[in-house]
Amino acid sequence: MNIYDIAKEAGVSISTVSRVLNGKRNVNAETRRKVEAVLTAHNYVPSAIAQGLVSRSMRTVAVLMVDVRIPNYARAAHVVESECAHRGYNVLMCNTGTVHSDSMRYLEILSRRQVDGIIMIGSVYSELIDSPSITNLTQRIPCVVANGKLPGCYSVLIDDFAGIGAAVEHLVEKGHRNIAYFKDMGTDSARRKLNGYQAAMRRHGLEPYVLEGESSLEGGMEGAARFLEDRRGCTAMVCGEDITAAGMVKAFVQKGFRVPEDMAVTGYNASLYARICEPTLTTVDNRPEMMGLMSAQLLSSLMDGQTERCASITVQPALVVGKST
Amino acid sequence: MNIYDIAKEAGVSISTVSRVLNGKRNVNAETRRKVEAVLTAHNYVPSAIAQGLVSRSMRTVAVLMVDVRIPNYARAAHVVESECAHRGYNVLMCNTGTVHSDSMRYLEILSRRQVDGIIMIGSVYSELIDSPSITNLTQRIPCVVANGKLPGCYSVLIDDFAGIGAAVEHLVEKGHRNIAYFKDMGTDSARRKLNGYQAAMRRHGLEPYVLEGESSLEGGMEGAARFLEDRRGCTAMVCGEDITAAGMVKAFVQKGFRVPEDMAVTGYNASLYARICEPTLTTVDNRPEMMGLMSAQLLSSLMDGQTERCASITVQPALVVGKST
DNA sequence: TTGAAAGCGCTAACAA
DNA sequence: TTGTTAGCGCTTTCAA
Repeated sequence: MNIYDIAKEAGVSISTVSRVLNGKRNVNAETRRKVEAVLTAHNYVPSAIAQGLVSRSMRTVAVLMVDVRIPNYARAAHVVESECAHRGYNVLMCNTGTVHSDSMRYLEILSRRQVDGIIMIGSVYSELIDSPSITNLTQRIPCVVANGKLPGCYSVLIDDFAGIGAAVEHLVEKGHRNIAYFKDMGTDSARRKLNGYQAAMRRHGLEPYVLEGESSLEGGMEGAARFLEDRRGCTAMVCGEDITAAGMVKAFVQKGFRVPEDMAVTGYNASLYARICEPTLTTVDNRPEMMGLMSAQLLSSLMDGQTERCASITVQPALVVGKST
Repeated sequence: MNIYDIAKEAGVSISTVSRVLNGKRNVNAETRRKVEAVLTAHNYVPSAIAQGLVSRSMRTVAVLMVDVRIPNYARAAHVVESECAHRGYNVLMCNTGTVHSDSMRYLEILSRRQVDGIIMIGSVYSELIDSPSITNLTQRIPCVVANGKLPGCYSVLIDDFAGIGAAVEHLVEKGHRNIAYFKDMGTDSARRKLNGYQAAMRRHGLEPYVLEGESSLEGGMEGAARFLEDRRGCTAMVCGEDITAAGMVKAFVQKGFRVPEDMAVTGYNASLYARICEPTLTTVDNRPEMMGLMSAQLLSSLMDGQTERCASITVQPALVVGKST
């Protein structure tokens, strides 16, 4: 059932039907009623694709992230979706994984689809190759990178450097001097956190001690085991993720250490993991909701044609004190 | 830059350009090269919207769920997205919340958008009003409900009844006789779990004892406090969610109970929460990935026009034994 | 207030 | 092998 059929049945032209559909005022009340009757009788729904061809927009935004199962991404994506929905946009969920070529493939598809905007959540996207096809994309479609940077894109950044710094400061205030850091694998954001730890330690004239491991519960537990073989007098452990911190706590407790009395631990993300952990983790709220909100708002104004000259916004994380320090 | 411009610049007709774009074989090799040169020179990307108008499909699938931040939904949605992506479909993420009218609004929007299929994940959608507009929708668009039923839709069900039953059986085998159940709020699925508990208790001639509370860590902790005021000799607590079970364990441990020696606890979902919990939870894997996979496969075959006469598939959950029992 | 007609950017049948 | 033409279902001038 399309607009022609409606028009025929109502005995009017398609323009009139279109006017009724779009609530234009220049329609005779009687005509309008007649058309509306036919419309509801057939449960008519206009084709958004056809409308999209005319308006050159399907009112669609894409959210790229490594994996929606990671709570931090889910939290940010959730806000983005709700913000976009309020503005009449639907959101395509793209779980790109960490392989660059897969992200590129997604971007290519989104480019054909003529999405109205793209939000990439996560620092992995900072590492995308600066190819001509990507430049072509970012020139045609407004892009916002959350927690990362990409040439031609606007950014909403989290000050992870300061976030980890706050955790270290908190431990120093509590009297700790030998503070270790557990770095998780690979990303740009993990590197910024490491830098934040090192800078904070340096500020206090303390010796950094860095362990590295997988970003998972097991990674944290395994890291704790390695750490305990040579803890270099450390009384505190700063982790780059709540999940690794939870693993640390679990391993420490299982080996008979008391947390925080024998070993203090901090996490990162202020996730549910931190609250489930016993004792609850002191952690850093990196505010994924705020990040998602600002990304969506920025994208929205870009889609409205505002070429803001503010290339990036920075969100400040906040320390959340739990019982693990 | 559209197909006309390309045609003009290459000195051919738009049909020829279209043929080249779609890799048709009836194009002169020389002509093809000429067109391709123009194509790449302009970094041309065909409009998926225009193609969609012709094919009446934007190759889009929608996933409805209450909230992507709930791990179980995220796990299912992730599989759905990856399955759909493999088949050339993109996935719209719709966080509907628990309010029916909001879900209805989403369905209406998706209907206009002419999505190719809809997957609703969660038993809340069983409670949607059976209005004419919904019937109209499900008649035009293939719909699959995961863990729920809706007239006119195919279903992939989880046997939560058996899942909770398995947890009870496990406790009975361990020698427990007085086993309480913590029911979380509202949904159809929560009711099925409760039924599973009651049936399993009846099977063994045991007296059910049901507490109810909010589906959150705090809900579990608060439930534990209420429970301990009058535990009726119970030595075990079956919970409908890992997160409430984690709250229970936390509260028990904080009050000096040993888990599982003084009080055994089981969860549901086999989530990361269960593994973070100390001791790790005995839980039930309700296999959201399998559910997502089967939903996507079912939807896929429906979209291919196969009107399967198998109206519903049931997935069996599996007990995962941890240290909390 | 209404209708006719020209697009939007593509595909596909039919002719040449 | 190539081009012409008629849609796909809508919006939007421009006339009437």
